[in-house]
Amino acid sequence: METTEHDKRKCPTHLNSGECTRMLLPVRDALDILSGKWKLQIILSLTFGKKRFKQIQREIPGLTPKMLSKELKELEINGLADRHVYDTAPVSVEYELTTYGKTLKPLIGELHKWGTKHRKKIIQQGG
Amino acid sequence: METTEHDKRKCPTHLNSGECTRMLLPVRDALDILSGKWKLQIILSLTFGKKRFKQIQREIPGLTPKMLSKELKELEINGLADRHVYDTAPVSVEYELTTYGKTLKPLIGELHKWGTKHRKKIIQQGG
DNA sequence: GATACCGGTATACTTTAGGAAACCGATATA
DNA sequence: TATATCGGTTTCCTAAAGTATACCGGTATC
Repeated sequence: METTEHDKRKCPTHLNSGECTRMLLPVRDALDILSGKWKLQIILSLTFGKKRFKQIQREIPGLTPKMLSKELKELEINGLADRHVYDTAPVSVEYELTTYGKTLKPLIGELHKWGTKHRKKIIQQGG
Repeated sequence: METTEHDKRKCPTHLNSGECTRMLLPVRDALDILSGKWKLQIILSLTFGKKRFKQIQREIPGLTPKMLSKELKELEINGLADRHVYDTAPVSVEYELTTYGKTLKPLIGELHKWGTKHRKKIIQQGG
């Protein structure tokens, strides 16, 4: 591992940029799964317990069945939520966070905490 | 505040859905500002200290100047970052988190924490 | 018999996000 | 003189996100 003039030019003032790069990778992995308009809202909804399809849709204003269906599939694929089908007539379906999905609770908690403060700020500012 | 038959049908099993709705609003406000592929990565980068335009771009692989420029403007508008122009020749510009922007550190911390565990999981699974 | 609910799907569309590449004037460096 | 750096902007483009609306079979309710 040698340090060349070239490298120095690239990081003149902040030699901790290696640390930044190292932190970036996990953050990117998280964002790959969680980013988008709906996913965290859906996870938040499931945080309160298992929910049925239409129930989630009712709780989250603006969420269309198409988007909800798509997002739930992705949550399943990523191991964050489970889908349970009950043999009623007509069938009832419940969605539920997996144990792994529940590990997102602290993150959701922080998001809510910050959002609450932010909401106060923008409301008092009038926009 | 009266409870009608209609309302009961809409919330048959989970009467805490009001609580869910209440939590949803701040979360949405937070997501409005923070969602997208780059914003949290840029904020993370600025967490380590003030940075110059190209420096941020170098630290975040794949980030084009167009996107960086756009995202930085939005961070400024939302009061999360400041832009300082120094009268050198050619001008140098530094970006820095505001005090308010720094309140995002716990959230970024959780994102990093969860991302780290998640990264381990997907790597050991092979994708 | 009409309507509403369930868990979605299908189609068609608009909007936004994001990417690739070239370019700018000014300056420093080789 | 050629090249690279700085902090971006401009143009053109694609892919994804998101919206609107209608629809499905089955059942319960009015």
